[in-house]
Amino acid sequence: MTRQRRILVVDDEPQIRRFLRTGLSVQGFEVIEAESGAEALRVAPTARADLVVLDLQLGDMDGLDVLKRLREWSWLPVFILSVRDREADKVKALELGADDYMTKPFGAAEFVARVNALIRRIPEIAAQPKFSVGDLTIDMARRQVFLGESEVKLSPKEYQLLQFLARHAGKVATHQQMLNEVWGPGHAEDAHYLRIFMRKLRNKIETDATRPRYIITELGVGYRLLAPDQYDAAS
Amino acid sequence: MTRQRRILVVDDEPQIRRFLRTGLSVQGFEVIEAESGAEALRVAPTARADLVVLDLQLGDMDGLDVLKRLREWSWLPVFILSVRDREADKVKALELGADDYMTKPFGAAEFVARVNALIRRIPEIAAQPKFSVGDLTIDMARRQVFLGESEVKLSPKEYQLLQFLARHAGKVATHQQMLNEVWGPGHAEDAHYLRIFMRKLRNKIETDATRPRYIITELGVGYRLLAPDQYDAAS
DNA sequence: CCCCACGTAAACAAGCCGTAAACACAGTGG
DNA sequence: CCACTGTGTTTACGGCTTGTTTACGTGGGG
Repeated sequence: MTRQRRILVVDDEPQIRRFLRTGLSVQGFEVIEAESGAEALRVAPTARADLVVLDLQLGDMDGLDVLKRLREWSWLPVFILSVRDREADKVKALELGADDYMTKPFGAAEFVARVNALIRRIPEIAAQPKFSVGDLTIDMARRQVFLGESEVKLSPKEYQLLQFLARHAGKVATHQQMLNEVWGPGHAEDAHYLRIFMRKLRNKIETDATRPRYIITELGVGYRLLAPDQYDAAS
Repeated sequence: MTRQRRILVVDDEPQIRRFLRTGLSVQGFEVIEAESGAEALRVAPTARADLVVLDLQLGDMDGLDVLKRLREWSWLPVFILSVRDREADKVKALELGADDYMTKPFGAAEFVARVNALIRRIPEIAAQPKFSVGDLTIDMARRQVFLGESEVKLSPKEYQLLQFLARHAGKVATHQQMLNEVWGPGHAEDAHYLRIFMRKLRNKIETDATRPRYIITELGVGYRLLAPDQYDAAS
């Protein structure tokens, strides 16, 4: 096997945490725990877990909100547990970015088998709350952007756009994709916004906005935030 | 936008295939079908599907055997359907390499949501988004083309054309096919465009555009991008 | 010898992109 | 209650890349 896999279990009931922990550690997983949504969101960015097991019923907040917040910066696999068996609940969770959904009560064997099936699909890195190219660093957990040591203040839309680019670093982000993600559906025609906000972004993060080194425009298609290897190759 | 996802549905009951097909095609998936284990194993290698939906109960053989045989050469995601709800059955299927397991009867909405959750994970696994012949490399995930180490800048139409050729490498791409794919329907008469853009492509990727080594013209039919073995044989 | 399909070259037109500036709007603090 | 500040939207324009149009050259087969 590769290195040991780490799993973050989020549940407010101690006996369920215990049940999950024993099942998972027998399989050789390292288990870390959080007993509330707030704690989960606090430890997730630094925990470097490979998978999150999330109970929908938490003491302090709705599990779906935790999932939503997590998905703002991480595509870490998420395994949902719930007592609710309605199909609509499952569909909602899956559409929000969950990878599997089990209804309590369930058997430990199936749970572990499903966790293994998910883990198997994750090559190495999926969490990565930080992204870096050259002098540019994006801390997605803290919603902060740095150029070298100094922070760059971005407006909400500017940040959303840059984050989307970072999540697809190296690949081309289509006009459609960005308009859909940042402005929502129904703005497919407003490709014009992109030009204006790309200009603003470049003015803030590029040293010479007329010769961009980070945000490359792919004419007729979209924009590309260079991945580290591409950035190095362009030097 | 990414390309359309293709799903292979394996089930011996026509009404279930129909049920799945309607649910999936509404979501924009392309569905291909197999009604037996043998047929599934026969078409799978060439079908270039992104996901397999496999019923455990087939006319000719056990679904688990199909899964086992498939896993000998492919790590394509597999979604298991079954009437059996025993935990041991689920665990066995998951351990054999299945990615999800649903018990019949089930709702179409949850099924589609789970399929989407699986598909979503694909680009990270992405079997083989790169194509290479000789010094030419096409990185389809990043939408980049290289000649040796240095990148070749292509315009949208140029890239679309080259990508189409690469997807059919070794085989002949017809005039009609290319005009349909790149220029859309209604340009069947404009075979002239092809000559102009092939020239542009050759100028960018061939060392001597008058003696092409990659893009061969098949007189009266179309063009062909050599597959690696053909390229080696021509040296 | 001529015809057909393909290759080549240049000029043209449209679409796309970058840039700037004015405007509307909300939140803040005096 | 009002100026001030930052943000997002709207409008306008010039320049460059791209795709299209047009024209001519080439080479093999009937």
